Amino acid sequence: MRHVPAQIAARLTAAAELFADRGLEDTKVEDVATATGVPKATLYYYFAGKEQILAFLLQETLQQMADEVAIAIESSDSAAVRLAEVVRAQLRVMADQPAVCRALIENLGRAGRMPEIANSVTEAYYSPVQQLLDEGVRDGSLRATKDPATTAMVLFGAVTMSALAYLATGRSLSPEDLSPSILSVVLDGLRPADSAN
Amino acid sequence: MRHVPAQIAARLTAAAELFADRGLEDTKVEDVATATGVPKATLYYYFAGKEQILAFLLQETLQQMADEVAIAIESSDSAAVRLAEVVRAQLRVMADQPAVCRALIENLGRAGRMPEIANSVTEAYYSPVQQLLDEGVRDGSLRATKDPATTAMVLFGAVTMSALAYLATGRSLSPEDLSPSILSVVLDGLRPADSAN
DNA sequence: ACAAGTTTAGACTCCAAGTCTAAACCCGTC
DNA sequence: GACGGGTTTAGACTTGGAGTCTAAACTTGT
Repeated sequence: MRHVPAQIAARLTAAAELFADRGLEDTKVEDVATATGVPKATLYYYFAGKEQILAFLLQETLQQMADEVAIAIESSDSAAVRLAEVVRAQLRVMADQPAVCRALIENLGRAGRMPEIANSVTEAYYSPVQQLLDEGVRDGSLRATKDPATTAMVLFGAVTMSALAYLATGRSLSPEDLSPSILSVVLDGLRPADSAN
Repeated sequence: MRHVPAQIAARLTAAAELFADRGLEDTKVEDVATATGVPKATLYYYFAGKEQILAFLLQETLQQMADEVAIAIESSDSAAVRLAEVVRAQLRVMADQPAVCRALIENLGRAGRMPEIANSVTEAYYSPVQQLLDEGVRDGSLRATKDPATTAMVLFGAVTMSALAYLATGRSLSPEDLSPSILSVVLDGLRPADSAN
């Protein structure tokens, strides 16, 4: 895949909307051409097909997420605090790129079948969380769990699915409102304070 | 869509594998015909297209899940205990129908675009959880959360994504092993016992 | 001016989806 | 045991979108 000039990359955002709204199969390359203003022949000059266009969009956004998450993870706070920051960073990017993130989460199968993308998803969502869970046990800010891999997936699902509920219904996603709701569940749990049950 | 005789419905299981492994678009109707032994013309006699075949499979499994969840929810235990049972029931069905459930979770976008399926997903996963969260607050076995809708989505994501981690990697999913891992996070939270942080 | 890369319209090929036809089959009923 | 309705199936056919190819116009650096 040839290097995509910024001018074209910018216009492709419109394609993400189509992919998110109708899905990849119900979006014709011709539709992408009209929506983005980039002619079909030009699209094929840069991309092998529409799946590659989606891959490009996903990659861009996942890179952005990996970057923001990396910043969040680097602070000198406790792992628990940094975990909260990571979740906020993830939500921020999802709020910033709603269409791309919807296309990702609503097509996890396709994403998983593209090794580059699968990797980037792991880097952006899973690995940082897994690392922080581990550090949290060591610095005492988080408790150990029996199966840390599952715990990390629980976090992944919690973040992506609660965000998706907003993205898919067209409501705007406020990271500042949503992250406390998610974190209060996964950090404090749902059991009431008086634990007599 | 004509009523699908049991004999045909049974053979369609093989189609779920294809849909889960390659995705819908990379599965030709002819492939489904070969895999299931049901000839293409017969498939078109019963279904309007491959999307309808997937819809049928999803509907079957979601119905099964709704049924099992309904049983779990009806006991006279506390809401917290019944919530745990609901999660186990959901995991049990996912373990029982791995291919169909993978096809569902890996194609949430498509599922959401089919109103019948979107409804059934709500019935099988979301509504029972939402109801139990509510009852839990009233019977005191669960604490109230600021945004119950989000809490329910957190649970949805926690269950589906941790299960998907197994389904997508071909490892068999043991509900009895997985459910405690999930529940320990969402019920007890990740904060350590000594809450000095 | 020229070379090398880019952009684009438009014609073209190919493949899979889905339609249609008609023959064979099955099954309950008169 | 023939009839009529639904079922099953092969195979021919139509259609539409994906992706390829060509060649001309354009852009940019030398």
